[in-house]
Order: sequence, then structure tokens, then C-alpha cells
Amino acid sequence: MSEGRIIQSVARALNILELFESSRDLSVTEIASRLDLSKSTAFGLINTLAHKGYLEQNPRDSRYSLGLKVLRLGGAVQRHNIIASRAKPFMEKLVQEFSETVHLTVERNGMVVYIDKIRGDKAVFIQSAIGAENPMYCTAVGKCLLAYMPEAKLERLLSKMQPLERRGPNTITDIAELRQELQAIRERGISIDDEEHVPGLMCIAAPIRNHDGEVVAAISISGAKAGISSKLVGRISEKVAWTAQQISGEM
Amino acid sequence: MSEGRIIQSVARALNILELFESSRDLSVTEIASRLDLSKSTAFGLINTLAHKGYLEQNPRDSRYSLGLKVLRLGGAVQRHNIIASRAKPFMEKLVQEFSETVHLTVERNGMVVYIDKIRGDKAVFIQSAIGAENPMYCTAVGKCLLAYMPEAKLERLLSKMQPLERRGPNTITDIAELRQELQAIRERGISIDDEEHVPGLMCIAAPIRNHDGEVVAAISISGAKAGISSKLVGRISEKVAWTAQQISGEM
DNA sequence: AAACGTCGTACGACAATGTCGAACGCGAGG
DNA sequence: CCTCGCGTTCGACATTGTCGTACGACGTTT
Repeated sequence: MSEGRIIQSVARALNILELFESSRDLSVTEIASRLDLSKSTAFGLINTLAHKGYLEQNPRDSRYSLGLKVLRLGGAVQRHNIIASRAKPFMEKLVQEFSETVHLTVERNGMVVYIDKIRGDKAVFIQSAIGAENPMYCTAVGKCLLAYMPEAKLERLLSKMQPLERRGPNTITDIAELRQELQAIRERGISIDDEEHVPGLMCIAAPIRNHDGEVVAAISISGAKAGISSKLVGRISEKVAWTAQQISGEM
Repeated sequence: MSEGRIIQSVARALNILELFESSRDLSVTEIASRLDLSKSTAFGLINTLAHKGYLEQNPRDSRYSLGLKVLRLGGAVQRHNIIASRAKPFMEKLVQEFSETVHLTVERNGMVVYIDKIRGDKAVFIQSAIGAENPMYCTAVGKCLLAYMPEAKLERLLSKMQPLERRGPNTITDIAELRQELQAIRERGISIDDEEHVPGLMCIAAPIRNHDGEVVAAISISGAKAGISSKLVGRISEKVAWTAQQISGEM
């Protein structure tokens, strides 16, 4: 965890922005107390963020909320991210075919990060937001990314993620069992989360490779387990794997 | 343009992030020179942004690009923004019906800001990104927002937006003519951009109101003019207006 | 109505902190 | 093997962010 030079005021400003991930609007006083800053310090930072459009002040109650400028940055990521831009049209086709929610994910710091998401008509309430993080061991996409990871990295991540907390009825809580599962995923080319992360939820994922053959992302379909017959699992698996290969071919 | 207290280092850090809207990756030296900072100052800011996940360093060439953390913020905006979250399902239905691109926009500082976008199958290349800005006088959504604006605000914006630059074959370049157009929009409840912004492109927009009846957003469908017969214009207009009303009813 | 509490914002003084130039270690290219 | 340019580190200075205090505005309470 080397740090190097950290500019305090910048870090604080970013902390302020992050507060708004869980709150729609905040007052200067609330922000100051949550981050242990003096009101005037908080105000200076907030005012700077607002001046640049990253926060906006509601004229009614003079509270602050996120500004639209942050959308610009998010859009820039999507645009510049080779995976996301290439995968988008394929994701849309998947949504149309199965009417279930489709996710695109990568690994970052041992977590699954959702870089794009398209909801389907059947839209079970899946509270995964773009940019959100989830654990790897209990999600289809996470296990998929683990399965194709360089061994050294896998070992490092595995040793850091214990214990495997139970999240759903079928969560794999034993490391040895997880290793077997990863092996099975490599053999099938498909990763399935059968109520391991969220009760009632089923996900099917497949790996996306860059032109060097390294797995750099995973794509998945998620839906209510009740609505997915075992026959459908086969059809979805096939199509997800096929889609992942198509996307890989474009990289 | 009152400023108040601006924290220099924070403003500089935000400037750095904004550089990445037009560049996929940048080196420390490039950033320093573009913003007229010393290399070490730039490095401190960059390092802070990277440490917090808003920038990432490519281990290959040690250049920096936007980090996935910015997606979190963008997602938070979408989630907290009442208009965006309410409108999403309706937008998806519009896309399914017409297979054309659907936009959701608001006005900010006299510009149209795109807060959501869903591409349709026919997906003409429309380079509008989420968070991007466009002028109001030559876009369907912009004219729509102008048409239902409080008079004082309208006058202020009109006086600031002259001259009306020609963008497409039918761009309205005369203020008086624009006022007539706004009147027509109010009468029809529908705003149409017929190659006024981009040659070959046609957009149809309708206003979204909050529960006080104020117009707070506009929704639109965009497509190649060649692919939209005059009969289709009627059908689309009707459906866009209907959708906008439905969304308004949810606010 | 007047007193109170609390809010966002402004001010000013101190020292903590961001800034800068110079220098280091490293890798690529000649 | 030397050189160039890169990202990064270091240390000293003074700029700048920080904090307590205070002001004016608003809403609520008494």
C-alpha cells in the first residue's frame, strides 16, 4: 500500500463526492461532520466542486447534490474503454433475446466492478449499479474472472478473501470447493451463480478475452431462478458463451 | 459569476480529470504541460487521483487513464436523479417500438445536457454522449425546453445565445423566427429538429413536467431523416408526447 | 413579534501544506 | 555504452488551505 504524495485537499474533495453515492443531497454542515472537517474547510471544498459543476446547490433549501458534470466523466470512461464500447451492441442483442438483465464486468483489486448494465423487461430488482463492486467468490462473473486468472494472482486474491461469507443458500464457503468450481468453469467455459450471491437470483457468465487470449472481462445474464428452466439454462449458456466469443473477436 | 473560495489544488485536480474527456490516456508530462503545472505538482495531484481510483496507471507504459471509480459517481447521479430513474423504463419501451435512439435531457446554463441515452437498432452514428452538452436553439430537446421556460429566463438565454450559428440546412438563425417556432411548439406540444443541428438527422421531442407542472426535462427520438416517412413522424410524435406525459405523471 | 437555533457564507491569521526546481533511477533507442 | 526522456522523489520556501469566529438570513418556538 505505498502511497506517495497525497494532496490532502484533493483527497478530501473526492471524499465529499463519494458521500453522495449513498445520499442524494447533503448540507454543508452534514458533510463537515461526516468527514470531520471544519465547516469553513468543507465549504471551500464544496464551493470549488460546485463551481466546476461536480456539485449543484438546490436553491430551495441550499443543500448540495451531485452535478451533471460527473456524467461527462462517466461517459468518457465508457467511450474510451475498449471493452465497454465494443461489447455494447452485443449486450443489447442479448437483452432483446432473453429480456433479462445483462452485465459487463472486470476485476479490480479483488472485486468485481460493473462497467455496464442493461436491464431487460423481466427486470428482477437487481441493485447492481454501474461502477458498483461485488465479491468475486459468489458471483458468476467473479468466479469466471477468477477461473481464468494467472495462477499467482489467483492465489494472492484467494488468500485475501477468506473467510467466504455465506450470502445465499448455495454460496461456496470452502476454498477447496471453490477451486474445484473454478476448474469446472474452465472445462465448461461457463460460470453459473445459482443463488450463491442473492437468494432467488441466478446468473450465467462467460469470459471475454483480448487479442492475446487473456481474459479481461466477463459478461453475464441475470434473472429470477424461478423463471429459468433447466432447458433455458442450456440455451442461455450457449448464447452467452457465443456472445463472449464474438466480443473477444473484436478486440 | 461570483466565485467565493476556490481551493486551487482541487480545481487543478478536476482540470486533470477533464483532460481525459478528450484523451484516452495521458502522461504526467503531458498533463503538466497542458495545464501549465510543474511536473512534480502534477504528479502529486495525479497520484492522489490514482490512489483514490479516479485515475489508473497502465503498467505497460506508465501512462494514466480514467479509473473505474468515476463510474460510481455517474451511476449515483442516475440513481438519485428522480427524472432519470423514473424515465428509464419508458425510454426502453420507446427504443423497442421504433428502434431509434432515445435521449433524455435537461437544461443547464443555457445548454442541453444529455442525462441518459439508449441506442436503438437503427443506431445512426449520433455522437452525443451521456453528460455531453449541445446548443438549445437547434436541437429538438433544446427548443422544447426553451418553449416552456419562464419568460424571464428565456429572454436571458436568448440574449446570450446570439448569433445563432448555422449547423444544418434548416437551422433557425433568426431570433424572431425562433420565437415563432417556440410558439408553434407550445401549440403542438411537440418539438421537431429537421436537420437543424446535424445534416441528415431528425429529432422529435416532448416536454416532461414535474408535479407542479413545470417543464424540467425533455425526451426525444432521433434518427436518419431518410428513414422517417412523414406518416411515421405523426406516429412517433404521438408516442413521444404520450410517453412524456406518462413520465410526467410519475413525478 | 421577538427571541432563539441553525443554516450557508465571509473574514482573517496562522502554520500546515501544496508547490517548485533539482535530482534520482530506470528503460528505450541509437 | 552513452544519452535522452520518462515517472518519481526530495527538501525548502511561501503560498494556500485551514480553522475559529462571526455575520446575515431563514424558520421555529415561545
